Amino acid sequence: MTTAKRKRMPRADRMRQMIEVAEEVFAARGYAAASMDEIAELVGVSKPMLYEYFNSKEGLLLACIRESRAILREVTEQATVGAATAEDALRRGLLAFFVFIRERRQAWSLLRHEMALIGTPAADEVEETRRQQTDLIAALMSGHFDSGDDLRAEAAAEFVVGACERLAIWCERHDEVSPELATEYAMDVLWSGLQHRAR
Amino acid sequence: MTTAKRKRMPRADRMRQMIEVAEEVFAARGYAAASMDEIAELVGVSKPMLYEYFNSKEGLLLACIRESRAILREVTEQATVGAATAEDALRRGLLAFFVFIRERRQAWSLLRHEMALIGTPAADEVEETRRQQTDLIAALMSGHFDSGDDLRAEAAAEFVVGACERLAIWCERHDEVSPELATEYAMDVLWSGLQHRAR
DNA sequence: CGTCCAGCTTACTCAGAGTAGGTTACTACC
DNA sequence: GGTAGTAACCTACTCTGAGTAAGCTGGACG
Repeated sequence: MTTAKRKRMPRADRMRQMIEVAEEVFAARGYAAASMDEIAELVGVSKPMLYEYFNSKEGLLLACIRESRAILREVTEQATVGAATAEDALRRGLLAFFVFIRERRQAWSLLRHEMALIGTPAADEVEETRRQQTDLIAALMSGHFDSGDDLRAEAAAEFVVGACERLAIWCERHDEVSPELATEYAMDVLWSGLQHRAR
Repeated sequence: MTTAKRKRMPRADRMRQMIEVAEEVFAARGYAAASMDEIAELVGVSKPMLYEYFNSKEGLLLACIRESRAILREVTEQATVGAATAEDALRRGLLAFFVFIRERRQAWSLLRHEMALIGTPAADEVEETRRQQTDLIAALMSGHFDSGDDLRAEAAAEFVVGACERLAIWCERHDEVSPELATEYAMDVLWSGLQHRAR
């Protein structure tokens, strides 16, 4: 710990610091087990400050989630620029995602915990951050695919996101599966379909 | 309400009744917002009884989840018996799933809430109930497909389950999407792959 | 007609989310 | 330098809800 005396800090800076600490605690303990008192103490500030800036525990988690989602979105988006073919774009996006979940464990852990907010007032906002992801996929696909109608395109995007998130959770239990292999698995089903493997 | 005086009841019966009530409350309020006091009162019994039989709030939710997962598993398994081709088996299974989530809203809602247990001691057991589902899919697929290796087959099963669950959540926001249409969408991607839609 | 015990209850403890109201250090302007 | 204003901060609570200790009771079975 820094022997530097805890100083006052402008709102924006303090918020960033709080989010940083909260990300660690939520990721380590899980949403339910994390306590606002502990987060406040680690920040070096008293509990009411957290409430001043984030209103509630949910609000704090939501802020963390937004952060992580933004990074994920950025990463996957960047990965697909300059892809020539649809297949290439898909593969690059998938690889970026599977690399993300391996390198940025903490951020990914947080995104898994977003589910803990289902059924709470913050659920709508969580869905909103999630929609950023599906919208990105949908936009990508509409650039490269003839999806039929819009509804079908939306459904396909949800489908892809759900599949990848689940596969990512599975990867956590299988360290031997590299991001490249995971991408391979995903591409195999997504691109070629199951048809070509039917007996 | 029945004017019949609350009587004592054998353990097994009381447990069933508790699970029934808990399912309703968890589905209606969400896991976090549901209170053990309320569930106890609706059952017509005092709170320590719930702890006597289920040990904790998590334990009670887990019991409910097991129940719902068992039904879902049963339904999808039954749907696929007697399917001649791989394509037929897949389609039947998917349809059964999408019908389930529409008809048994409460059970489905519960399964969505299982995510609330991530990061808690019960998380492992939740994963276990989930594995029942992926194992079923994996078994089905290994009967109809040449999956390459076992790891790939497992991955594919996780992939399918994740995709369908996410699509199901999406369907909740789109009443106009019938189970048949959802199945159509899912089959389109899963069976044919995205390749045939690339520009 | 006692005795045993499964099913049940009342009446607590305790942790942790959220809040009311006051205090202090930095800033700006004279 | 002094002092007014305010953003950052704190102490000391309340209150809800999970989980528990310890004892009561009705009916089955000798």
